[in-house]
Amino acid sequence: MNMVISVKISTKGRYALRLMVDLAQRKPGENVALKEVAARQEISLKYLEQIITVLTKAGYVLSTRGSNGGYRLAHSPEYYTVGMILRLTEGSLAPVACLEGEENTCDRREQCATLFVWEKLQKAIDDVVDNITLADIIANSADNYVI
Amino acid sequence: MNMVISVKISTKGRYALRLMVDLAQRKPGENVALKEVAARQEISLKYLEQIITVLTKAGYVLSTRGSNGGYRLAHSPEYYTVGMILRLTEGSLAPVACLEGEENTCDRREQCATLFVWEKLQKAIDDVVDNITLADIIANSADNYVI
DNA sequence: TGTTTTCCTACAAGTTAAATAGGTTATTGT
DNA sequence: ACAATAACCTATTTAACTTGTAGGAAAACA
Repeated sequence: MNMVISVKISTKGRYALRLMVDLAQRKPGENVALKEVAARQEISLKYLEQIITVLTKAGYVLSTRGSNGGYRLAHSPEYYTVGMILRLTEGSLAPVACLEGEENTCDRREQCATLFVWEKLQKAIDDVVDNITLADIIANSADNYVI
Repeated sequence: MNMVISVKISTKGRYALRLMVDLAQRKPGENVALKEVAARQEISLKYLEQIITVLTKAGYVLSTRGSNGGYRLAHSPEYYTVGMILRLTEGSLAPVACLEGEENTCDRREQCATLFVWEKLQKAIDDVVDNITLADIIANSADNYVI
């Protein structure tokens, strides 16, 4: 049967991660036109533009306009965790709203028997995404290229 | 701004869990009218009816019609894991579609550098939800009742 | 000046979440 | 018998969100 819990990562987050990995695989400081990334990753250019806007505004990538322009990472691949990228593009990674912030704590919090389940879940999720960097992803994918 | 939660458990799954915990806190074999659960948990009765239908059809709860009727657990609280309940009510979606089953493996699978991230995430989530039972939840919430 | 590329804003089809609504059938107490 | 109760069944709704498309403006370079 092999059923799975519905923990959906949207295309926005997934594409953002693939985009960042793509940039990380280039020479440091080299400008990469989004058009190229779109072609390589088979993602719509216009959609990628929207996604990278967020990454640019957060200072994760640097941009250069005009011909020979493009994007490049602001830091080395070791710097970026999956969590940083997903939180930025997906929003909070909390499994339930009441874990998201002070403003979302519900009235039932004290009586809520299930709260500790969500807390455990959140810790497990954070533990994964905060301990994988772009460098890890690249290293791992390199292992898969069997000659 | 109210940004979207990406790794999110829907109300359906959350309510199902609260419903099951509520039933588990009753005397074994005692019929509990859904109306009571709805009042206690402050959830719409009509919405709960839809949710418990799934649990009933799966054989997780037993139902009795008519006055003095209601619902009761088919097994003891130790039997039910959070994973069982969430998978049933949330559906069978993986963090990403390509992990869902044979039929969804995408063309890019071999080149997909990010796949192992989603695999790790899935394992971490499964590890949490498959190792907490209704009995654990009840035991834990009992600890919180400070006199 | 023309080309390239980032940047900005709007819109839209499709899907899903989260209920609401209104009834039917079975069982039990009176 | 009959009213009350509670499960059961099916349809509809509303709003939000996803997943893009679309069209152009501004900047840089050759």
